[in-house]
Amino acid sequence: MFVAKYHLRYCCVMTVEEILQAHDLKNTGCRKYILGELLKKETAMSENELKESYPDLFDRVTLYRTLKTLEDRGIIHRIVLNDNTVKYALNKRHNENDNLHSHFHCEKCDEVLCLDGASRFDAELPEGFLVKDVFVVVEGLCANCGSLS
Amino acid sequence: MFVAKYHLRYCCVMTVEEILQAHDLKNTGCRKYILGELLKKETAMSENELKESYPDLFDRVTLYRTLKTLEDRGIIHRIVLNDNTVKYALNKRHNENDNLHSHFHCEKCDEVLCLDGASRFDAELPEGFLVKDVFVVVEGLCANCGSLS
DNA sequence: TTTGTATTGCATCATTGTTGCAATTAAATA
DNA sequence: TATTTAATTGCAACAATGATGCAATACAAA
Repeated sequence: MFVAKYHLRYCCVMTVEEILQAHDLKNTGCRKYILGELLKKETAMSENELKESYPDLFDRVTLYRTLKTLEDRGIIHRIVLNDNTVKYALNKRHNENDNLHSHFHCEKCDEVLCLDGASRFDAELPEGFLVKDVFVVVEGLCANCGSLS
Repeated sequence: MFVAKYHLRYCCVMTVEEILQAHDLKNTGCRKYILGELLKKETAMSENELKESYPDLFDRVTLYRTLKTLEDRGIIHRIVLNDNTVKYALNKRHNENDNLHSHFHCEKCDEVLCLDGASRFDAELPEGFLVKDVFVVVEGLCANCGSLS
């Protein structure tokens, strides 16, 4: 089943505290909260989605800076969608050497799934062009939303 | 050569005025300016790049609304890069039925090229998922910037 | 318990997306 | 060519987001 295929290793083997410790990060409230939410939801979340449950738990800037720290340390990654919004998701451990970052975005429920490892991209680039990273956003309907329409 | 491969059909056969007329749009200053710049540069441009030559020629809102109109009419398209910035490029005429929108972004000179028609994406999506569009941004160095380093 | 450093909240500013409204302009008609 | 009407534009204004400085606070090591 799909969830099993893409679920996060963190989810199975590490607690929030262990993740932070493994990356030499202090055990602070905002970090614990963000990682806890991401582990719980198992899909990518926007800053607003992170605020939903407890709107005033943390300052906007703290959330912003904490997300940046977690990204810099390689714990989460930013996903920029085609409508210009941004979501964050926990990094998976496989595919560390893969430069293809591929996500599915449901245009109806707005959910985002990581497709890394299940996708492939090829391009005929002009002579001398050097590829560093490839970012893909697949837009469409997820199984749930597609069957409802 | 690369440019020949991807150059725009508009560029060869139509003037700015003809493009507007073909889409039932009035011949206004801002529209003529934007299309003129895009035809001249032959690559994608951001709102700021469009303002560079004549910073106060048009109001920010006019530029914004005009870009939207041109996009709605299918004359140009938005390209959302991974750093959250947006560029606009003239639509090509081939690939009308293709849902793969693929661009190269040079991280050094910031130039963006359309790769449509020269790229391919495949993903193993879970059962029941419906793909509508695929947006790809390839990040790297263009031939010019790569050879300079 | 104390202490030094990292984190947080608050103030603040820049940029970008967006809308309403009144003035202006394009282009169709008389 | 002058008139008319609808579309376009500029301005004011607001929201959302990205970003930084600084002082207060919290973490975790000693």
